[in-house]
Amino acid sequence: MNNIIDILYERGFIENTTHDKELSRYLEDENITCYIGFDPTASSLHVGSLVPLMSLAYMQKHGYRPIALIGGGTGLVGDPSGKTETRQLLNSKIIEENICGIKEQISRFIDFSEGKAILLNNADWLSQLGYIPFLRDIGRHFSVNRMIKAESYKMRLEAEEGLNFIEFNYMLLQAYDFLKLFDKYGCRLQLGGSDQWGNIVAGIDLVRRMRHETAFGIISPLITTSNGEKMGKTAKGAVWLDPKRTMPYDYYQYWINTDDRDVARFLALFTFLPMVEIKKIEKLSGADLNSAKTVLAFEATLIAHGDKEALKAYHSAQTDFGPRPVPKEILPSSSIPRMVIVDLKTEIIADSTPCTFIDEDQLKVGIPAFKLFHTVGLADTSSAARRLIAQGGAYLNGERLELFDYLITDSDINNMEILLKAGKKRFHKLKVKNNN
RNA sequence: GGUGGGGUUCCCGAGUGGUUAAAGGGAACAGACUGUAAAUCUGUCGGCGAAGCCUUCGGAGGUUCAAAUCCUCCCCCCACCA
Repeated sequence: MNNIIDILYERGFIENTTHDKELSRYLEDENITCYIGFDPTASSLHVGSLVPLMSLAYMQKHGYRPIALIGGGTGLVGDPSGKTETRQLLNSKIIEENICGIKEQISRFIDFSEGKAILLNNADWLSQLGYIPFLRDIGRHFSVNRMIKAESYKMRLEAEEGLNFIEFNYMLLQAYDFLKLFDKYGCRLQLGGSDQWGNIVAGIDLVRRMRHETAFGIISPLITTSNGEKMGKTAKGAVWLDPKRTMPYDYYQYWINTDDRDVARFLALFTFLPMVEIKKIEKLSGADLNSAKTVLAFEATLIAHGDKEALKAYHSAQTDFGPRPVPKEILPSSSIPRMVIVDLKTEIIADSTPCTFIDEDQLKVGIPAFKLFHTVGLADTSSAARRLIAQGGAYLNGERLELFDYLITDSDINNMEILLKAGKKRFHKLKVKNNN
């Protein structure tokens, strides 16, 4: 089997490492523990955290023991690395809530059963620290001269907003984490995004100074789309891993809208499909890439939300946008269905198109179209709904609406449903509830 | 602590008494073209069931027929000095 380093390089996970040769040698050993930290700055991780999460998953797949470290302590401080603005200071209650959500999501990517991985919270040791002892034991190993030269702080030192003292301390805390994990778990390897370079190196230095031992770091590149945007940014904000925040249907749609130029790269990063197969689709271009996108969307949804949700999202996409069969020879390792499902029953069960239930009585009275588009969430305000309809972007059961106040009634019911569409790709189903 | 410069609609940024729901750009949305891609072109882009009305320019007061624009106090940010 290849060295894990080679695998991570090939898939695009590595931007830089410390001590290349020694690291490579070190990783030939079996019993290696590595860690990544996740700060609970929101109640859910989002697509931006996927790269570290996937790299940790790959480490585990190759027999290493990963530690997922939740930053319950560091989250109270706020990492300024690579940020142009000060983070809002979160209180511990919010942090606690956030931790709950994040733990669950991490376990979708990492298998914590039977001690195969470790989940820790740095609040367990950071919140007990005494200021003076910390300064004396840890703080004295840090040179402010050096710290202010760190790229991660530089941005902030040069930016309008400046850097306040609490944030400046962040690096010491993360370095201390590394030391702690080295002492307790023999963990010598930390992974992270490229913005973490400074923090990781600080930890490595601390281990060397205090324990006279070598520790290593690997950083992943910041993944941007070919459009030059950060990943996971949409009109509605971040694409979350929490299905309550971003429905699996939307998650799937996010991936299927991947830019042509990004498909192969994203398959390598965000799925577990073998590279040999991914290399083959690199040759595809134009519309032929679409089936590869379908697989990408399916696999990404599968990892984050499970096979049931992935299938549902896949089927919904077929019913909403039309069938898009994936040929056998495209990424054969994927478990995506290769046949178009025609079974109506399956379709109904499998549908996860956004939907709302509505009373039949309400429809008997009728609802003006713009109002309905607004309440259903296809337009933010009713003015926006009017605009949408006026511009010809609203569809009722596939037909373009001409009048903003067209009265939608029970005569528009089709198969106990009414299908609304805003623009080319935002669907919403009204399912009719019969009160009798 | 001192001095100077700032806080404008999602973001950047113009605007220093009325013609300003507020230039310009970006983002976003819709249409055309397409492959649920990209690029391009066109249109929209505070809210409200039309005219019209209501809310908005860091916050609170005030002057005025009229304020984002003038005055007072407060909050926050930045730069330089200490």
